[in-house]
Amino acid sequence: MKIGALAKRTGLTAHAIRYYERIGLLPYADRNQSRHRDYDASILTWIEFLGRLKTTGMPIRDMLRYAALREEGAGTEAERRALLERHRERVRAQVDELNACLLVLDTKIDGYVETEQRKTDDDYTPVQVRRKPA
Amino acid sequence: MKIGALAKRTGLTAHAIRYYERIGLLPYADRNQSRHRDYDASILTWIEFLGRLKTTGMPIRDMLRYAALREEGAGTEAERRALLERHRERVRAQVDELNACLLVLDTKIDGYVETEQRKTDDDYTPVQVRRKPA
DNA sequence: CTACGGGTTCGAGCGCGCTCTAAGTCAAGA
DNA sequence: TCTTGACTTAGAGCGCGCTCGAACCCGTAG
Repeated sequence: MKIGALAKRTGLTAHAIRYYERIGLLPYADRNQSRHRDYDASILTWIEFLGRLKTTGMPIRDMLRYAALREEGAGTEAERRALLERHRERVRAQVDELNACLLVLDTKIDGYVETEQRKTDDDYTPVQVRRKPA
Repeated sequence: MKIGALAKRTGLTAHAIRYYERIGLLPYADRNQSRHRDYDASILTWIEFLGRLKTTGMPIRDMLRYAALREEGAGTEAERRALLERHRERVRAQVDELNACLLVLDTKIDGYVETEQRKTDDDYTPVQVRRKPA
């Protein structure tokens, strides 16, 4: 699989894929006779996982640490696990924070809904004075 | 309240507060005789709300749009509401995506836990062969 | 009087994560 | 044979959201 095909399958640009290889996030890819990168399908799993880390806000420097441990292979599992567990905690906190923000947004939006209802009342039922004034 | 005090209360730097005013995210603040900004406590509510928008990933240019509508005052409520509703949808989607990522993280971490357990078994019970081999 | 700890403006600089350009190589199809 | 289009490398550039430095202005305490 060449870089263009991989780009299509992952949603990354070919430029981004080369950049990731350059900084060490992706392993150095095999080249064919024309010096073009030739990827094995197994890279897809790794790129997908990197995407998860990115989605959850992990900075590239931390992904690099994880990638380096992965390259090192056996013996680094405990550290990889610890890294992911710390990250998981941050993501959980992030989700909690977002949910709190959603409540605030709901309240704010409800406020505007009420404003519009008052306006609608003014426009369409201006003669109708307060209910039960007596 | 001067800028330093406001900075302390909001967690922003004084530099950031000035920057926000410059770009129009904060209204132009009153100055005292020494040309120093003098804030009313009411600004805190607005800054806090901006913080929510930021936390939820709204880009500054969208906050600027919202801030501009707010400055315009009455008559812009429907658009402000629509803006926040669109944003709320994006945030909900974001939360869903993060939760999906959390599941993947859990799986990955479980994998490492099992790896470590196998290793522990090797280290401490190497003589003990499979249970019930007979 | 002077030193200090605020504040002011203006504009440059920075860290992140790509993104794009330039100049060249290569393989396949018309 | 020539063109097309996808690839190569090296390195410059960019958009975002601040962050910081320079040079200067105040007011108050010692």
